[in-house]
Amino acid sequence: MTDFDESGRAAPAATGGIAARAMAARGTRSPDYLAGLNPEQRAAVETTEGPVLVLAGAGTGKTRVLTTRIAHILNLGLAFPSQILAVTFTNKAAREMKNRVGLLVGGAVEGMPWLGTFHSIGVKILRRHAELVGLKSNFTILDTDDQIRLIKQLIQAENLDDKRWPARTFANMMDGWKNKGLTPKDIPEGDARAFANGKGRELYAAYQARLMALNACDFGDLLMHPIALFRAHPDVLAEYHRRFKYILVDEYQDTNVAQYLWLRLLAQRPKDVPQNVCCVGDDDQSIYGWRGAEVDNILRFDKDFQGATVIRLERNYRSTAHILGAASHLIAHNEDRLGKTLFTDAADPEDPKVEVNAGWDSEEEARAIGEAIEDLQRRENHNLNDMAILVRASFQMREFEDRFVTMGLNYRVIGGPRFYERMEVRDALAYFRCVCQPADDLAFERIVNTPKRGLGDATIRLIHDYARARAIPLIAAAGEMAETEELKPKPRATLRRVVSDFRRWSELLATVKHTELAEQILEESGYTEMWQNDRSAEAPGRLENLKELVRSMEQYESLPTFLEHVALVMDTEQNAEMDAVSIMTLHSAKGLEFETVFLPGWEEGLFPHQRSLDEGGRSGLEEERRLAYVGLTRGKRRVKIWFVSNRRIHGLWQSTIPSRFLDELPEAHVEVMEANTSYGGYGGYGASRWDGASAFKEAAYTTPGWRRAQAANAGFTNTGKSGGDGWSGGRTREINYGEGGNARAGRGHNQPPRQGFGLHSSASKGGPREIEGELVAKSVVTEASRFAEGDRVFHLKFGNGTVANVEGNKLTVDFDKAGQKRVLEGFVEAV
DNA sequence: CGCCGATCGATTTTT
DNA sequence: TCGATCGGCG
Repeated sequence: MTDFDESGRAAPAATGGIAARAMAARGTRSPDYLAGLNPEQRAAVETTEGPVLVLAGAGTGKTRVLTTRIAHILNLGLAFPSQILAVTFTNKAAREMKNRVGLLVGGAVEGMPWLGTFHSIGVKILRRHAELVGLKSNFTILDTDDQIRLIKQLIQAENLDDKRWPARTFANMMDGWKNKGLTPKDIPEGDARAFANGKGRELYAAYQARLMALNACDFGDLLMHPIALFRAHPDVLAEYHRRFKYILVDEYQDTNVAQYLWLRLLAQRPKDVPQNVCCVGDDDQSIYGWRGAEVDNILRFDKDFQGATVIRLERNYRSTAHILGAASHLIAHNEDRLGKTLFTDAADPEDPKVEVNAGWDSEEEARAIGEAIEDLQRRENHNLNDMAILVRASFQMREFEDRFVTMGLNYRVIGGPRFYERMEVRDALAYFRCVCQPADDLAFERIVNTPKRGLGDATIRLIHDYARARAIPLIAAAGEMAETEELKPKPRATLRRVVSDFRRWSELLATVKHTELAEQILEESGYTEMWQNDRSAEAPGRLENLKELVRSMEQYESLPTFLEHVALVMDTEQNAEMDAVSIMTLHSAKGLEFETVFLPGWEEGLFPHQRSLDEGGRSGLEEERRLAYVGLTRGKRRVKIWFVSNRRIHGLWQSTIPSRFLDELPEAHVEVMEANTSYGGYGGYGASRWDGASAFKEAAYTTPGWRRAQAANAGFTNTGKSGGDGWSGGRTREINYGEGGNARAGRGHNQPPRQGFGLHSSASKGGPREIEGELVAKSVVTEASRFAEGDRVFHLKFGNGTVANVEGNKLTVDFDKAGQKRVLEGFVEAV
C-alpha cells in the first residue's frame, strides 16, 4: 500500500552480510570517529542491538553520542539511512543532528528522511495514510491563532459565555488532553466537567469534528492521529516496524504520554524482532513537566523494554569542578531521580568558584551585572557572545534591557515573540494559504477583511451560513454569493474582487516563480499598502518583516513546500553575527553553554517560583530545582548568582528573601561576594542602605545559609559598621567550611576535607551545617571507599540501610524503608 | 467600523 | 505597574 522508496531493495541484515564485510574491509582497527570517545560514550555508540537507555548528564557529550551512533550504524552497514528513525523535540536539535551526522559520514545524510521532530515525522506518516484517519493527504496544520478562533466559534455556537469560558483556556485544556493521548471519550469525568458546566467533552468532540470537516490538524493531532492509525491498522504499523531498524530518541525526559505511546507502538516489535531503540536523556534536566512531559517515561524505561542496557554518561567536558560541584550538590536534594553525579578531571586551581552576590533591588542587580559584563569584556577581553543572563521569568528581562540600552551594551534576547508568530507574517501566510489551499477557511477568515475592505461581521456571517449549508469552503461560498442577490451591492462587488484575485493568484501558482508571486499577492491585495499608510512606530518593522518573509522563501522550491515548512518550524535562525550578551529564560537555555553565566533573581517566590510551589507541591519544587541545575550547568567557567532584597512584582515593591536553593549550594564551591555595586561597595550609601534594609536583614537571618554567612563573618572582621550584620566588612568573603580548614572563617567548626560529609554530619544547634562539595570528593578521591559490602549505613533522606555494592565513591545501598538506591559515599555515614 | 476606556491578570514554551 | 483584550459608543 505505501510505496516506500526502497521497498524493492533488500535491507542489509542486522548482523553478518554487509556489516561483516564492512568490518572486514576495515580490519581490526576501530574507525576514527570512535577514537575520541570515552568508554561509556563508546559503549553507548557500539551497543547497537537491543534497547539502550543513555543517561547523559549535562555536558557529557550527549549529541556526540547520538550522532556518532548513527554514523556507526551506517558505517557498519547495519541499516540504510532511511531505516533509521531519529526523533528530537525541536527543529534546532534536528538540524544540528543532521549537520553533525553529515560531517561524520560525509554528506550522505540527504538520505535520512526520518530524522526530525516528533511532529514533523508525525506529519510525514500522516500524509501517507491520511485517508485511514479520515483526512485528505493535503490537510492543513493549524497554528494556535487559528485554533483559538475556531474554538471561540464553537463556544459561541453552544451559546456559552465566551467571557466566562475563554477559548484560550479551553485550548490549553485540550492541549493537555492531547499531551496525554486522550480522545474525547477518554477524558476523565472530572476534567470534562471542569469546563463550561460539563460541556468540555462535547466541545472537544465538536472541535475534532470541525477539524475533520476543515481537513485540518492541530499540533496535538500530529501525534494523536498516528497513534490511532497504528492501533487501528496493524498492517500499517507492521510496515513501519519493518522499515525502522533503529530508533533513536533525544531528550527522552521531555516526552509526554502521547509521544511515549507513539514511540512504544513503533519500538515494541514482535517477539522475534530486535528492539533496537536507544533513548538519550537526563532526568535531572526535565523541566517541562508543566507542559505534559513525564519524567516517568525515562524512569521506567527498563520496564518497557526488557533487558535494556543502561549507560550513564557522567564525565563532564564543559564546566569547572566548582560549577559541577555546586550543581551536583544542589540536584542531590531531589528525591525523584535516577542518580548521577557529574565529574571532571580538569580541575584547575585557578578556576573561580560559583559566586553569590546580593543586591538591593532589581535595578541594582541589572546595573551590577552590566558592570560585571563590561569588566570581563574590557579587562579580560571576553566576547559578549560568551556571556549569558538566564532568568526565571521573562519580565525580569526588561530591567536588563533598559540598563543595557543606557549603557550601550549589545544584547540579544533569545526566545521572544517568534518571527512566524508576528501578526503581519501570519496575515501574509494566510494569503498564501488561501492561494495554495482554497479550502483553508481559517486562513480565509483571517484576511477577508484585512486590509479593511468593508466586509464586516454581517457579511462574513452570511458567507459562513451559506458555506455551512452546502458544505463547501468559505471561499467557494463567497464566489457563489458574489453572483447572487443575497448581499448588498457594495460588499458584493468587493467580494467578487477578492474571489477573483484569489482565483487569479492560484492560476499563477504553476507559472510564476513563488517569491514573485508572493510579492505580487501582497502588493495586489493592498496588504503592503496598508502598512505603508500606517503611521505607527511598528509599521516600518512590519514591512521589513514582510520583505524578510519573501526573502526566506527563496530556499524553498514552491509556495506549498514553504508553507509546510513554516507550519512545522515556526522559527527562523537568529543572526549570530554581532557580539552580544544573550538574555533568555532558563528554559530556553537548555542545551546551550556559555563561558560566563549570570543567574539573577534567586529569591523565594521567583525562583523557586511561587506558582510551582503552590500548584506542584514537592514535585513542583523539584522541577524548579532542576531548572536551577540546568542554569548552573550552562556555565563553562564562571557562574554568578544574584539575589536582591526588593523586587517589584505586579507593580508593587515587595521585599524578598534569598532562594532556598542558595542554601543548597556547597560552600566548598561557592564564594559569597561583597556588595560590589556602583555605589562603591560597602560604606557610604551602599552600607547605609543595607542598614536600612531591615527586610533584608531579617530575611538574611532567617535562612540557614545566611546565618552561616553571618557566623563566618563574625569570626572574621568585626568592623561592625552596621552592627555586624554580616555584610559590612571589607572585601570579598569566602565562606569555606569544610575545605582544608581555610582559617579565614576563624571559627572552630572547620573540618578536614572529605571527612565532613555534608548535610547531616554536624548540623548541631547553633553551629553552621557542614556541607562538603561532593565533586571534590568525586574528582579527587581515587582511593578505596571507606565502606564495604554489608556495612550498615545511615542516609539523611533514606534512613538506615545495608551497602550492597561499592563502586568508587558510589554505593548501592539497600535501604530498610526506601529500597535500593545509588548514593554517594559522601551522603551516608557508618552506623 | 474604529476608537477609547474599563477590566483583568501577571512562569516557564515547542510543535 | 503595565499591557492586552473586550465591550460600548460615536
